[in-house]
Amino acid sequence: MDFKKIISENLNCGFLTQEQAYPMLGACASLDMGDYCLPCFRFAKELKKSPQAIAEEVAKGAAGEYFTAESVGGYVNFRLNRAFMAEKVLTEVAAGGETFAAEKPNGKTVCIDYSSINIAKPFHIGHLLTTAIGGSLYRIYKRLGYNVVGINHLGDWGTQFGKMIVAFKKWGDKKDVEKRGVHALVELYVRFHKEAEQDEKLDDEARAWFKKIEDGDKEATELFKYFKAVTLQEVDKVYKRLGIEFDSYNGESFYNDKMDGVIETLKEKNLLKQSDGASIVDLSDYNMPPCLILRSDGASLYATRDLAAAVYRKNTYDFDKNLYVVAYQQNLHFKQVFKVLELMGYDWAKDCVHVPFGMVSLEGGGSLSTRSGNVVYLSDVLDTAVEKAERVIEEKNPGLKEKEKTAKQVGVGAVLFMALSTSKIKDLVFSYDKALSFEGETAPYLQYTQARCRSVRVKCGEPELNNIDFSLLTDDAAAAVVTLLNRYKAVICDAAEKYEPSIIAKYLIDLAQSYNAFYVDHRIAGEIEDVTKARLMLSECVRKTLKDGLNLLLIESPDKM
RNA sequence: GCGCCUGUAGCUCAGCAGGAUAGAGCAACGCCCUUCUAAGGCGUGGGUCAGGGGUUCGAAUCCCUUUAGGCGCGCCA
Repeated sequence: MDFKKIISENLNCGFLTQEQAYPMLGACASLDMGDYCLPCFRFAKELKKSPQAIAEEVAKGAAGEYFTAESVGGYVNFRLNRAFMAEKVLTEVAAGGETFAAEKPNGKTVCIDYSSINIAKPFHIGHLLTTAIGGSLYRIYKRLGYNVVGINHLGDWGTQFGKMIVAFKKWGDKKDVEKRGVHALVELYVRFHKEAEQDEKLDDEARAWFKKIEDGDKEATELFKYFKAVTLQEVDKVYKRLGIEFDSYNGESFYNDKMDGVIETLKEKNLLKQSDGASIVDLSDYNMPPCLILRSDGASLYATRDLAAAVYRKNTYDFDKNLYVVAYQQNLHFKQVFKVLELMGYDWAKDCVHVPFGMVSLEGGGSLSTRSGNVVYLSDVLDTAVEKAERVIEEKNPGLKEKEKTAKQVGVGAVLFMALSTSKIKDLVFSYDKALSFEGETAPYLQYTQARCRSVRVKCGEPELNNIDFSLLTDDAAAAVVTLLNRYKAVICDAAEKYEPSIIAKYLIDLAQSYNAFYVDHRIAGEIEDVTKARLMLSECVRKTLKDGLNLLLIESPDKM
């Protein structure tokens, strides 16, 4: 409900139109000053009056059925009728949720490139951020009515697959790979590098096998596909646990035959230049280093592939927005690629957005590296979190039904929330302590609050929530909750605009805190019927919002825990 | 060297399209369960918003500068 609109329409102020006043209205610093405020300082010069005098004038003129105005030290503070506010907001929330998308049926398409794991390597915590942020944005945009295309741009090309084939043929055991999946593959890969240090011929063999993959040799292609299938099978398990989905797994290998078109266009537009034997696009006019398109041996590069992929996505999905959820190390790369697309004459280059996020490192320091063994596997983290959840349930609620399911929801939720609750640009030092924390600003806290709301309602016999007396929800604690509930929609839009799921996470914490404060000193069950119903109404709206918001963060909400 | 990002309480972070006394969580200490889930709530302590200039009625927020850290800068992705 847009209360600012109601206020700005009823200002009756000579020097301020509705349109001017509307954006100037802000939330009061604290609810005991009022709900919205209008600072009058900037009019002082023009009107040659003190801000205080102006504020008084505005306050006097403002007249609305549902609010009062008061001038305080240069501000006009507007106080809405709380029963009115509660009625509008709660009715909207109770009815809403699902009508969300219907209100904004934009039919626009957004492509999101995220997770983008490497074949033959296990899913480790280095992949957690892109996967969680991308997966969350996927849900957020869906919620806002977009068509969303989730793309897992697989790292399934490169000389390492030649190495894999050599290693597999020399030392591999199919049964072992069947059994241990990617981990067996990684061991082979690590062994290859160790042995290659002694024996240079191995690298030659690897190159030869990669050439065979490129040439479509049957044995090579089959092995390559096998490695891919083994990896995907295992990674899919992690995606399922996290509630992540994709609409396309077109990775690097998919674009092998789609780069010639890009090179043609670059030539046509006269953008390609030779430099030290390589083909580049000179970007010095834009204060950037050149973008490498072809190596001196004629092979394509990372940028070439990304150009081809962008063109393919535009042609295939006709996106309105094309997102790349990739760590900030690649800031320059994407800047270059988008600039080249623009130079190629694609006006949709402006719709391509790099969504960067911070680096993940381990407490002991050192960069994450599969080859050196300095890794923490995500499946281990999830397992540990679920185990801890099981222990906590056993301790706090041993009679709980569906213990196993609940433990999964709580444990996985905690890990996801850890990844999604701080601004994505900040670096993250992974620690089990943080990932396994269930108290304070965590997913279990939000889930607990949601379950609490649910539980109270069940306790009260789940009465129909109609004919609510909203004047029973006008104390400070209730009003604080109502005010927050009213912000939910704006929060989601803000999160989408800034590609920042943490905005939702932060909001849900505020909402839960505010509700819990209300809950502890407002009894719900066993009061007179009208009071119970009114408080249940508030409770139910909080529950619904928490559940919805958690869902946007990929987190499930158990009814009991 | 050049470019981008970050610096707010002991720790992890909100707040940054300027607005009223800078907020949470964790950690510490002290309270609150014979009454709706204590994975909770209440309270106490803790800050020169990295330093310095500037713009403004007003700056954690905008501009300049210094500083500390991270990342990137041609044939890897």
